[in-house]
Amino acid sequence: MERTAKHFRKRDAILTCLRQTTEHPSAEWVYAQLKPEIPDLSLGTVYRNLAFFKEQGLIISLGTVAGVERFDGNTQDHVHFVCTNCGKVDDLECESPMPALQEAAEHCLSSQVYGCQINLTGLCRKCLEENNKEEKV
Amino acid sequence: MERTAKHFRKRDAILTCLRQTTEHPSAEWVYAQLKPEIPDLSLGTVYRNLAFFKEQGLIISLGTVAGVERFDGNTQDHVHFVCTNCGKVDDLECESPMPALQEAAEHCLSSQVYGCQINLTGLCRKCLEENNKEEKV
DNA sequence: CCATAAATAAGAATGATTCTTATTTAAAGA
DNA sequence: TCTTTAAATAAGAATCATTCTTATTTATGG
Repeated sequence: MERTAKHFRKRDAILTCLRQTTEHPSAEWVYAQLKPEIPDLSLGTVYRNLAFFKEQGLIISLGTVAGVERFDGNTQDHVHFVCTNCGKVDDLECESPMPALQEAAEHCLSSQVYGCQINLTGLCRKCLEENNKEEKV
Repeated sequence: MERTAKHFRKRDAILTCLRQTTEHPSAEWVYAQLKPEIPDLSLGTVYRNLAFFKEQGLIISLGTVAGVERFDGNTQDHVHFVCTNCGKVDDLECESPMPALQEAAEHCLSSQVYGCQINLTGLCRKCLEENNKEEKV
């Protein structure tokens, strides 16, 4: 069965959506984003395809933020900053410590490492600024 | 109101349980562990106190493994290895890259970093060995 | 003894995610 | 072109970790 535009339109739209955004979105976010252009899209399809992509290594999961799983279309090793106040996720521009950690884990624990999640948590610039505003009032 | 043995017996038991184990347990695990010695303990109390301890910085969360939040009584910066097959979590004996990452985040994003989760994922030694056994059969 | 506030038990409610069933779609062969 | 087959899907039910609500217990201080 070959890949055709129509058969995989939804699947492709979901992957494209993830690859085009820097939002590190949740399933709901992807659904809300695509629903206007694909009115017969169902949330279950988004969940199913995200799980499929994750299994295929086409996307990665950042883990859950405030109880909701967040995804990233950028599968390159990189570090995330998660604002615990507003839920915003930013990529951090710095070298990933993953290779050294992987070697340590495989050496010390005799395990096999497939992936690495590095999430710094704290307050983003915007939330810090809004905190300061409130304090001044 | 002063802290007395009886009033905080459950709260103390939950914290002690977390500090004594290397299991990186879930709320359910803590509940199952304590229930025999504290028969009138309720699961809600475990959840409530874990949230309280987390807020107080007395414990940390590793994030969710297979949909379940896992906790650690060791609040020192350290790296975790999570087996995606059996759910086991191990501490990694290596220097944490957290300080450098924190500096990068605060410098590049003008954010304020409070915490850091570093989870390597893969297969633990035991699961690797069991995989090999099956392949040989 | 009484008033107050925190901690709790029990179970209901929530909500993200997964599962089930029937339907649609496309591909391949006759 | 018709038929068969397998994947993808929609819709909504089901699951299950977690949170919330209410009434009760507990300890403290007056």
